[in-house]
Amino acid sequence: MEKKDKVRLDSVKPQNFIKNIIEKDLSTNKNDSRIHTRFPPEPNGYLHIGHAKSICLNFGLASEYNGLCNLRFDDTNPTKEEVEYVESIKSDIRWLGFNWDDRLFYASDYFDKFYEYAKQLIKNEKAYVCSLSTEKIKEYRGTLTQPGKNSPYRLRPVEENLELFKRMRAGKFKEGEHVLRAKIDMASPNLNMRDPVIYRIIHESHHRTGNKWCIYPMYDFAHCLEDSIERITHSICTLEFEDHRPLYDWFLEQLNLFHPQQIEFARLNLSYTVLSKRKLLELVEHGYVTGWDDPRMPTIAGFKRRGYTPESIRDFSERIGVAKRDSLVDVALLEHCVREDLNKRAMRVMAVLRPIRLIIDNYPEGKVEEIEAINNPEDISMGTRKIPFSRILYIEQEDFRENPPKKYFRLSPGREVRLKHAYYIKCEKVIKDEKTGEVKELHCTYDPKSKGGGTADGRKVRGTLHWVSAAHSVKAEVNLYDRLFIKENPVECDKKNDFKSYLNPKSVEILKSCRVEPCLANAAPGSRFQFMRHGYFCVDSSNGKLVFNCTVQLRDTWAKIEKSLNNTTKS
RNA sequence: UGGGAAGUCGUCUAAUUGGCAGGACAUAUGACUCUGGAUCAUAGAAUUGGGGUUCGAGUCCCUGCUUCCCAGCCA
Repeated sequence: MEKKDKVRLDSVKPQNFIKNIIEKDLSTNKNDSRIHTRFPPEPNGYLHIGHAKSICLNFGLASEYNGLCNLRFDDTNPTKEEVEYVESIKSDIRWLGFNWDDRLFYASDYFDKFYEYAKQLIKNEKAYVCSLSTEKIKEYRGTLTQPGKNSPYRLRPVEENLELFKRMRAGKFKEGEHVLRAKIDMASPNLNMRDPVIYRIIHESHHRTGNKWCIYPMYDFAHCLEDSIERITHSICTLEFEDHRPLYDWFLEQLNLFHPQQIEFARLNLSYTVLSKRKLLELVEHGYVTGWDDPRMPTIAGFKRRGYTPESIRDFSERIGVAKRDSLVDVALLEHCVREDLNKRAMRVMAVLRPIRLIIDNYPEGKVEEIEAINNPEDISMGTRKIPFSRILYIEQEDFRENPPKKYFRLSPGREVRLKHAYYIKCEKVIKDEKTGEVKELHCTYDPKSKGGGTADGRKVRGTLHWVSAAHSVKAEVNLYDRLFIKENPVECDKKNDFKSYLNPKSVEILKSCRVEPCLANAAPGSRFQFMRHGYFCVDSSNGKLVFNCTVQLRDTWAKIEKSLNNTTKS
């Protein structure tokens, strides 16, 4: 019976098609039951949450099946790649919590080998130097429905190809004069098989090999070789490479090399977000955001600065699963993951974002009490702290309504509420600006017998407000963020409207006159807190000023109630 | 219109490979609460259409429909 239950539990464990492949391979002892994956970014931009999915998948699979995962920079195109990106990618992967030990590789490490393999293809009459122009190559390739035609250079003798290829490498030609092509089938219905270019001339310095090379291998030729050289068993990539798999397999067969299995999965799409390096670069370059690490960016660096934890991103990657169908994941799931994580770990503090003065008329002037507050009700081991309480306080503007709507149980004239951890107060008088009518100040009385937040007579109050003592609180700046795009799928109507036309004009709100508890005065950059009744906030690293970035707001039930209230009164 | 791939609750994803369509998020309702947070409980909600095989089909077969990818000397 016990065994039966266990079997059922195992079968309930979420699976995905890649794990199924791996487990089948393990059961047949393929590759001596070795599991070896790799994460192969091109260092031409910053990593985003889509890469995080791939990183978690590849490193996760390796650790789950006692295998290894390599970090490999696919640096075959010096025109787009930079050391800055290499460094940021390494740091982002480490931040996510993964470790490649000594298995850091570069495609450029293998340039000599690639060159030898290319010569071998030439010798086997499986590759030739083509001297057609870019335009002509395109023309000869044919179209989706029409087959291509053979290049006039296709029958060049081996010796001539070898000589030309050698001179290409020696820098004897200008860019575009010649390319090396695989000799496959110009009539293939798969365009990738119509004699693809495998080497091109680029006279540009490479961030690692300098000026040693002026010919560079194309992705299709290089990638399968990189995988093979590193004895990768499962080469996991995204769906758009499905059409490239026959080519991947072709090179390895022609060269009779160790043959990893390429497996494709659907890349991540997130609602209200764009996840393409090109588009993200556009946002950065045109100043729509402040940089790659702008807290609104879906980059790892952006999430980090926004206050997301690596744990929450890994949890998210696990929960979205892996499949082959195109999907658009609800960003609410990501927000759920970070709330769930931070709920357990973040210290609770009080911060008043939009302050209004509140004076307790019957509280002695000059008196200051130290009020004890629990740091995290979800984790008692986080202890308690003392908060100063005095006659003049700040509370949140939205916590007072002169004419409260139904179901509003915060402060209003004549009503009693609780100040968190402190006393019951009752609103006695509202001071307004004579000209504008704006509420300037609230005068209240407190019940000295309610200290700690309860009374002996057992009377209940519905509202509990957060507060700070005016004289003791610390000034801070707070950045509130909303989604960067107003459209669920900003790339959907790309043809008609540029994705940038869906940018949310109110994606950031900067609040400059916030007041926070004194214990936050020296909060370390990167540290995370829950501002009670608001959300989770992270200290931004900035010069001297105390700045908090909002990671995610708390779920706001009252906002929902109020919204539905408004809707019903309108209709 | 050639080739490749994919269609399961609103969203993402499972289904021991032909045997009770499950989970999470989201939504709604209620309980509880010194955070309108958290927590707990409950509810609604799906196999792309049409045939077929079968005792039995999300799964196999036929046929339609829809979506995505491919014509870089990018990856």
